[in-house]
Amino acid sequence: MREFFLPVIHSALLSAGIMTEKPINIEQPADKKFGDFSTNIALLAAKECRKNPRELAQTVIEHLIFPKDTISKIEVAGAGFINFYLAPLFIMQSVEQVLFDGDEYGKGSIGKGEKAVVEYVSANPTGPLTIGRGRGGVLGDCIANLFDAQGYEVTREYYFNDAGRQMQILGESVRLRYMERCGKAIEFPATHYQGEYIGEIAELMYQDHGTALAESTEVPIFKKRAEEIIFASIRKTLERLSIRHDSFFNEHTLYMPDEAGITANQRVIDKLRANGFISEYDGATWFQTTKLGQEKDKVLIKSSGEPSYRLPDIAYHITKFERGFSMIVNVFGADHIDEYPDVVEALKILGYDTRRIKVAINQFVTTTVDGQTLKMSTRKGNADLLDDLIDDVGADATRLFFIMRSKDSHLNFDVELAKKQSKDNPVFYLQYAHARICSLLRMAQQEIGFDPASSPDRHLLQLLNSPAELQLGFALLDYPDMIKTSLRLLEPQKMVEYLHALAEFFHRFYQECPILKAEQDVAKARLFLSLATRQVLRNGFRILGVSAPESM
RNA sequence: GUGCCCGUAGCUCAAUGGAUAGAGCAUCAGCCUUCUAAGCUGAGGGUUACUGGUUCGAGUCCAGUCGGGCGCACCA
Repeated sequence: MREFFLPVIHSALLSAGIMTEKPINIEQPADKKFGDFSTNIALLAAKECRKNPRELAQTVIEHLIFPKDTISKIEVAGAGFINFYLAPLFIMQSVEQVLFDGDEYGKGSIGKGEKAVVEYVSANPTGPLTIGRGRGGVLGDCIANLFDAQGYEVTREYYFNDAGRQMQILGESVRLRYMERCGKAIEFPATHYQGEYIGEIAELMYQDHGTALAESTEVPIFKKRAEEIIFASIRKTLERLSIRHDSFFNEHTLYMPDEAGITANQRVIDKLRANGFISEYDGATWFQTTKLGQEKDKVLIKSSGEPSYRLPDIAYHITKFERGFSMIVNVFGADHIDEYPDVVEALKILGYDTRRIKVAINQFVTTTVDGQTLKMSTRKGNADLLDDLIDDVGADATRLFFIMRSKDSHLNFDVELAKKQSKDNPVFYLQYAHARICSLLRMAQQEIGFDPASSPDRHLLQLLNSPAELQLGFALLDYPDMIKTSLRLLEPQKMVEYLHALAEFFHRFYQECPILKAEQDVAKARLFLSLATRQVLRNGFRILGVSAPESM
């Protein structure tokens, strides 16, 4: 709706001879008594125009020219707000629009012709996914959906490394458990992976090889098998949440020489050196971030000759630019907060447009059962495994709970609440609204022969003018803006809140307005409104990756 | 010590710099011979951690203080 008001206000300012640099804000007042939309332009411009805001607002109003039958009232209020009230029929035409666009309703074209890469999860295959990873996974998936809804060509990418030290330790951990299984006495270091899954992998290898590998000190065969099994389990877990990546980028490729015999990592060093940001001391190669005002330089190549994680990270991001992505989105947890600024600095030095990079960082998750906070620990127990959580509360609740709070806030995952089949549980509240509409429509087809494939005309839409109906219709009108806002903030939580409000408005409408028992035309009009609500709920659920049950 | 996030009703959380700070849960009071009561309506509940500042206007921005979380490796 911003696009609707902006040009009209802009030309009103021009024709009224009001010159201002201030932006034209279109907002929705929290309270409907201040209109459906309002602008504060008179308040903002008052000073530079040396005029009283209310007078200025009055002048603006006199020059506003809206299309016929769209606005029912315009007024100056408060200190100088201009409030707009939409005409009921204009609001209700959203019903027509929703039904016409169907699954496409709400989609936009901000990203038309642009390629976006959204990187998320990106856990190395050292163990099963934890609940904390799950939050980032769902957040990333929803963000990818939002980009997709705005016309971006989206690649969902998973970045991983099967070469580094952690993977070496993984292989060694499995080897030790295997030896143990073969009856040998072992000493299992505390630095190694303690989880039960290590023993399970060792058991599988014992079943395949018997004791044939018992004398071997070779780690790679154990590492490789562990990686295969763990990666398969990670993908299976993600699949349960409908998270599917298009691309798995192995960090290892950055260590491989190209035709000219140079690795991507080496190219980064060369270019940074040419720009004067590389120095060598203490046997290592450093990125001179002290030149950028940081306290310490950062190691790019360790004295062992191996790159530290930062170097391939920079090289990896260069591939994102080189692969033609104009929008580069990274989703990760708060524990990686210090990871990206160095990468961005390096890319800036190398001449890349880092404004194209967006980072979404999610805060941590704690789970509570019966009000007791479970301490998350990878070392002990399975209490923090994502799979166990999905077993417990289901995929829909898992997804919705992960994104129903702002990503900047710590998430308190109440397992008991997520399992509840009542209105306390936001998942059921939302899905119940959808199921209720489905049930209503089934009944309508039987009882009054309503055809959901038909479309409403102006006459029918005019019958929808009670407060509950207008509130619901207005929410439908608002959906496209909701997608834009969620995307701009990289915050699917906005969509959850919106859908919760939409469901609430529907329940209220359902309560206050008899449908099948109403006079025939009114009944039809209300059914179309219900049908459109169902469509928007579905479209929103699709963005969030939550299912839309036909009955409950 | 330092970087980032958070501090809002008893609890879990909202609020693009706007108007009287809102929902849900919990508590209390109502609404089903009627389309799914897994629902709806109403009531009570607040010095937005604290102190200053910027602004016509601050929960929101800035500075500082106090609390909580996460980082601060030649791990990723």
